[in-house]
Amino acid sequence: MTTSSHPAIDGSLPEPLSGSEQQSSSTVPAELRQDRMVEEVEAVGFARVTNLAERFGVSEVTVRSDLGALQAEGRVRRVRGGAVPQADPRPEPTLEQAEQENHSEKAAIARFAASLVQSGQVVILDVGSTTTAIAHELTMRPDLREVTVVTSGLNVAIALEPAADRIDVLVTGGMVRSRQHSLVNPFAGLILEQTSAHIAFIGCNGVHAERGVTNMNFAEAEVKRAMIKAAREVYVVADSSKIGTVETARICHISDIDAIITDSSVSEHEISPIEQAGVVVHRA
Amino acid sequence: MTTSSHPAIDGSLPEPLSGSEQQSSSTVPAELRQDRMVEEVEAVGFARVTNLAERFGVSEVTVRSDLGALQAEGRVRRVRGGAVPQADPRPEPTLEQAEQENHSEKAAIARFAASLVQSGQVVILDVGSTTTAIAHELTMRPDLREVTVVTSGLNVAIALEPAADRIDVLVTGGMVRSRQHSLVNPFAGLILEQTSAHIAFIGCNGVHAERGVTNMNFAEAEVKRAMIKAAREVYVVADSSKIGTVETARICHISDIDAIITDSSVSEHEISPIEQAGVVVHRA
DNA sequence: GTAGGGTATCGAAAAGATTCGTAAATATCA
DNA sequence: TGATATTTACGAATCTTTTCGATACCCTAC
Repeated sequence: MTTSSHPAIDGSLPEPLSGSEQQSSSTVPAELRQDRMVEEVEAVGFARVTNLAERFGVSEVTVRSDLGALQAEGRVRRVRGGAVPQADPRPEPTLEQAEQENHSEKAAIARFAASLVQSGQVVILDVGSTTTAIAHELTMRPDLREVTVVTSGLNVAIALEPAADRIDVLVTGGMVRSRQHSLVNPFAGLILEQTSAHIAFIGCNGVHAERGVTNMNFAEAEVKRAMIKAAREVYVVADSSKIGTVETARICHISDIDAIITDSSVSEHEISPIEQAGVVVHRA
Repeated sequence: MTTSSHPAIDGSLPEPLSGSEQQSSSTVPAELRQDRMVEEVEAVGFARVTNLAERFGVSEVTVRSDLGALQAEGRVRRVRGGAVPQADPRPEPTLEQAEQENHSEKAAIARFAASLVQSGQVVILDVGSTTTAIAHELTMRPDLREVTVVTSGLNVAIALEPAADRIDVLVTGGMVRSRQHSLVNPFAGLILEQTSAHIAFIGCNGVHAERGVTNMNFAEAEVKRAMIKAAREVYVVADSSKIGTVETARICHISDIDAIITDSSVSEHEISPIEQAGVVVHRA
C-alpha cells in the first residue's frame, strides 16, 4: 500500500457534529469510516481516539474497536491514546530478537510439535524462532530414529547437529537472508520440489481466518508455499500474538493447512472462525 | 519504523500548560513522544531533561521516566542531566568464530586468496577451515561490493553474515555432514549446475603432481568437482602439509586447476612438478 | 587540596487524570 | 426476529504530576 499520494483530508472530512444527534453513523458504514481513519492517521501522523470519536460522531469504544481492527490488518499501529501510521518498511525482527519474545509460549508449542514426530518420518522444518525451538526439542528425543529433517534455516540445521546420528538434515539451499538465517529464492524451491515429507511445521507472522496465513517477507513466503506443497500434513506453529493478525505477504489460504499449534493464551474469539474453516487448533 | 517525516518538533507542539489542569487533546502519547525524544537526542548529541520537559510540555519526572524507558530499550544512553545517543547497537558475536586464530599459514593463504576477489564477482567457496578463513577475510574488505559467494559450507555462510550488505550468499543445499558443516549429495550439485562463477576456492586434503587433487571423503569430492566445473578460474587452497600427499577420493587431475595458493614453507621439491603441469603456485 | 554551601538532578511514593478492555444494554439493518 | 453494530457503564491499567528527601555537581573560601 502506497501512502505517498494521500490528498489533504481536512477539507473532505465532515464537520464535527454539533448536537447529540448523530447522522453519520447511519450514512457511513463501519468499513468506510475505518478507511477514513487510516487516511486521517497517515495525513497527520497521529490521531487521538478522542478526536476521532468526535470527528466521526461515534463513541470512543467504537473508535477503539475500529483502530484495533485496523491494527490487526496492519494498516495502522496502535499506541496508547490513539494510532500512528504503520511505517511501510517495518523492520522485521531478527531471529535472535524473535527468540526473546514469548519465549515460554514458543517452548510449549515446540514441545508439542516435536511430540508429533515419529521415527522414520521426513519432517519439513521452516525458518523461525519457533521452528528452531522445535529442532532443539527433536534433539532431546533419543527415541527417534531415521528421521530426516528438510529445512531452509541455517541455524535449524546447526541446532540439529547434536543428534546427527539419529536425524539426517537436508538443507534446501538458496540465497541467505542473513538476519533470519534463512534460505530463499531463486533456488530454495529446487530441492523442495523433489521432496515429499510426512509433516511440515511452518512458521509465520500472521494467521487470520479470512486473510489466511501471512508473512512479513515475500521471498520466504514463496519458500513456505513450496514446503506446504511438499508435505502431506501441514502444521502452522504460531504463538497467540500472531493469531488474528495479518501481514503483507500471503502464504496460503487458511484451509490449505491442516492444523495450528499455538499457546493457551489465545482468545476463543480469534480461534473459532479458524476452526470453522476446518483447521484443527492445538493449544500447547 | 521510519521516523524521518515527523513535523518539526518546535513549531507543532503546544505551549507548556500553565495551570495544574492538563488537557489531553493536545498532548502527545508517551510512545510517540519517546520516539521524538530519540530523534532530538540523536540530532543534537545531547538533550537536557529540563529542555525536553519544557519542549514537550510535560513534567521533568515524566521526561526522566521516558528516558529511563528508552535507555532500557537501548535507544539512548542516560547521563546526569539528560541523555546522549546510544553509540552502536552492540555487534553481537556470531556462533563460533574463535577457532581460527593461531594458524598463521592458513591466515596468510586466506588473506592472499581474499585479495584476488574483486567487486561484482561471483565466488565459489568450498568447505573447510581455510575457506572459512577466506570468508572471514572477505568480510573485512569494505571495498567489495556486489559480491556473490556460492558455498556448500554452513559455517562459511554464517561467517559471511556480518557483510550481508555487500556480499550475497548462495548456499548449495544438500545433506549435512555434521562434523564438517558441509552439504553433500544428492542435492548439492543441483544449484551448482545452474551457476557460473568467476573464481572458485577449493579446499582439499592432498595435492600431487601425478595423483591430482584428492580428498578424504567421496561425497565432498563430488561436490568439489561440481564447483570446479562451475568456475572459470579454479584455485586450490592448501597449506604446505598437503602438498605432495595423496588421499583416497580423487577430485580432479592436477591440470584441471589453474593455481594453488599455499604457504611459504612448502618445499621446492614438491612444487616444481606441479608447476611443470601448468599450474601456477602462489606462496602466501 | 580540601571543606563547605548552594544548586541541580535524581528516585520513590502517592494522588489525580486519562485510557483501556469488557460486558451488558441498546440501536440498526436485513 | 436474528445478526450486526454501537453505546453505556465501570473496574483495571497506564500515564502524569506533585511532593519530598537523598544525591551529585559546581564553586568559593580556607
